Amino acid sequence: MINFSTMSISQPANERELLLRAQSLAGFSLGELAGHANKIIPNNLNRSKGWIGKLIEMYLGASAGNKPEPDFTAIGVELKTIPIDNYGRPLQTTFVCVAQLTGNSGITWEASYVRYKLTRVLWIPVEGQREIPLSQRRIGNPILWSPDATELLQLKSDWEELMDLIVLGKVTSITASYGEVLQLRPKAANNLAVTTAIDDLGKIINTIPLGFYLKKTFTSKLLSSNFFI
DNA sequence: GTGTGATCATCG
DNA sequence: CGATGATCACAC
Repeated sequence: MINFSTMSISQPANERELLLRAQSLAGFSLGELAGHANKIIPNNLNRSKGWIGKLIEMYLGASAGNKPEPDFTAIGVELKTIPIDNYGRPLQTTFVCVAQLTGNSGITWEASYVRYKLTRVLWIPVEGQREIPLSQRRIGNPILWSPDATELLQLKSDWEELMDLIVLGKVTSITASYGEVLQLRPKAANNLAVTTAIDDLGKIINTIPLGFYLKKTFTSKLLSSNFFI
C-alpha cells in the first residue's frame, strides 16, 4: 500500500496514476484502510451510508467535493464504489446524479449530466454483504470504464424516455420500473423533501426530488466483462 | 433545498 | 428475497 498520510493527498495527474493508486488498494480491508488513515469504523452503514465512498475518495485524492462534477475533475474521471457479493455481482443500484425536473426544454442526451457523469468511471468494487463486518470487507480490483456503443445506446434511450416523462409533466406517475438500465427513484433526505416540477398542464408543482440510478443488471455486466482487462 | 457519498428496509 | 421507495450524513 502506498504510504499515504492522513492529511491531504494529491490528485492523480493522469488516468494511469489514478489506476495504479486504485490497484494498490485492492486486497486491503476497510479496517486496514481506516486504521491507516486514523478513521473510526462505524459498526454498520445505517447512519454512515457514504462512508466507504468517502474513505476511498480520500485515498485516491478525489477533488470535486459536492460540486456536480466528476470526482477527478482535471482528468475527467468519476469515482464509484460499488458493493458486490461473493460472485462479484452488485448488491445495490448505483446513484448517478439528481434529475432536473424543470427547465428541460431542448436538453439533449449529449448535453445531459447522466452522459457527463458516465463518460469515464473508475469502479471500485467492495465486498458488501451485511454478514461481513465492515472492517473485514475487502477492496477489489478497480475497473476504468467508458460505456461501449451498446451501453451508450441503452443509456440514451432510457434517458430520453425518462426525460420525456419529466418534460411532459408526468413526474408524479414515474416509478422505478421505467427504464431498462437507468431508472428514476427518490433522492432525498426523506419523503417530506420537496422540489419543483411541472404537471401535465405546464404548471409548477411540488414533488419529491428524483435521482438517476443504474440498475444492477447494467453494472453487473460491465463489472464482469471488464474484470480481466 | 441541492448536491455529494450512497445503503436501508419494507413489501409484494 | 429482490426491487422500489425511503432514508442517513454532511457541506454549503
